Amino acid sequence: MDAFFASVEQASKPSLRGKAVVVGGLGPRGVVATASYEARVFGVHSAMPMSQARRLAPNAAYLVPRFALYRSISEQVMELLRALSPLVEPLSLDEAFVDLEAGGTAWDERSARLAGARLRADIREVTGLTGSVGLAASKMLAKIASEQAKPDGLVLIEPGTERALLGPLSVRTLPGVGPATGDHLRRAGIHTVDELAEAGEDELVRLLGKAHGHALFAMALARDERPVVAERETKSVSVEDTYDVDIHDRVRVGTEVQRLADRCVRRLRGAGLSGRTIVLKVRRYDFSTLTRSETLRGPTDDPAVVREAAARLLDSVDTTGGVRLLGVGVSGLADYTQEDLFAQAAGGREEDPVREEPEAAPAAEGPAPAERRWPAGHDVRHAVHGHGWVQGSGLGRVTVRFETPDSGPGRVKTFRVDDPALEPAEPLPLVSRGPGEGEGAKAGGEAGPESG
DNA sequence: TCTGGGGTCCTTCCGCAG
DNA sequence: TCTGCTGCGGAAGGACCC
Repeated sequence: MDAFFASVEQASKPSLRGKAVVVGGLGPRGVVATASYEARVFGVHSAMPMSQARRLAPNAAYLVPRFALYRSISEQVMELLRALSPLVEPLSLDEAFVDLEAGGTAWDERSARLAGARLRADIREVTGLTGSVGLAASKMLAKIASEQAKPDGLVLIEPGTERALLGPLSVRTLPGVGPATGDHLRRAGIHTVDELAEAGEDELVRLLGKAHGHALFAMALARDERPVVAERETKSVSVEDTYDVDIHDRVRVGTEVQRLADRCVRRLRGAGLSGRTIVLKVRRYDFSTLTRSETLRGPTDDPAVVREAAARLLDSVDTTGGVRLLGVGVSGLADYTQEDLFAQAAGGREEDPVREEPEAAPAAEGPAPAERRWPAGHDVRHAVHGHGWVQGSGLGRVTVRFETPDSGPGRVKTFRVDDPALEPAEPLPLVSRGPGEGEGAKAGGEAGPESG
């Protein structure tokens, strides 16, 4: 999908279409998640500190991400992909590999192009958004092709032309070559994919280590045999928070770690998982990051156990000077717990009391109802003016633009933050369904897993 | 100018066991 | 009994991806 988060916001907010839109964290330490193509003209790009983006594009619209909405649209797109082939490997909310061959699409240029074009049209019809398609004989090349296709395009790399196409490109084009590896290679005089291939496998292994060296050499020769894998097991679950200002108070650090441990366990349980290794992550005032981990005798999803382990790990960390980020994670995942095993040995058990209540998070006393929050970009409904979205808030006021995905650009009005006529609302669908067009009951019902 | 959040994979080091 | 080798799990850190 092209500039996915920003495109969704533009589709749902007519007044932002054709305008610079930046989606990301709006706090003092936020970074850009996605910038619309109009914002990229000013030099704004993903992962850039928000403060820098604001300097470059002071007149852009700045919005906080609405992941629930993006997820629902992502699911619509993934559904279209699964109609093409049973082998779909999602990479993120807005990207996936599809094995067309496994879906019965003949591997000739015409059939592939046709499938790609039809998919793009379907995505546009169902979501109202544009997506780009890269067609090639391997995942690496398909990915590169789709990058070249953006925005709103389709690129096919013909078999036999791969090396000629890759040769002159920067090594940074290859997946797995980031800033550090790019620098490393540049210092060795390697700038292009051709130079990478010329360097030879041994030299690359010497420079970058075994795994990376072998992998990169293969990619430089356009060799990539990795299959499309539909089901990927989760290997870890973690939560982390960056604080607007560094925390110096050791007691507060402790309570934050407990809160994170609880949140992590809730996620873990939500996924029906448990884990053996508890990881504490601390980013200090100077951005140095350290992790401490502890492996238990067996997997757990008990909040008390995770809290205690996290607290023990924190004991071994010096936080003088302040911390800017704290995180708690669990890895070594299993879909049973140590307690389950004990219970089995004891011949079954009654309801697990810890499992019943998903831990009401004692420390997490949400914002007092009096001070309601109006995050920029979120939908609202006004008793008189109808549906709109928060354009900004502060000083006891909230500014709302009243428009919907299929209205024209709307009017702006300002209210008191505690105006009883104003309340948060669910996002509206980007594409309104015509009358008679139901939810579209699909034949076949279940999506059958198994048969790996 | 000051760097998010949620992941994956790799490397290195260390201690332990055979 | 001592030493070396090897493999493995755990811990820590780093690079990368979206």
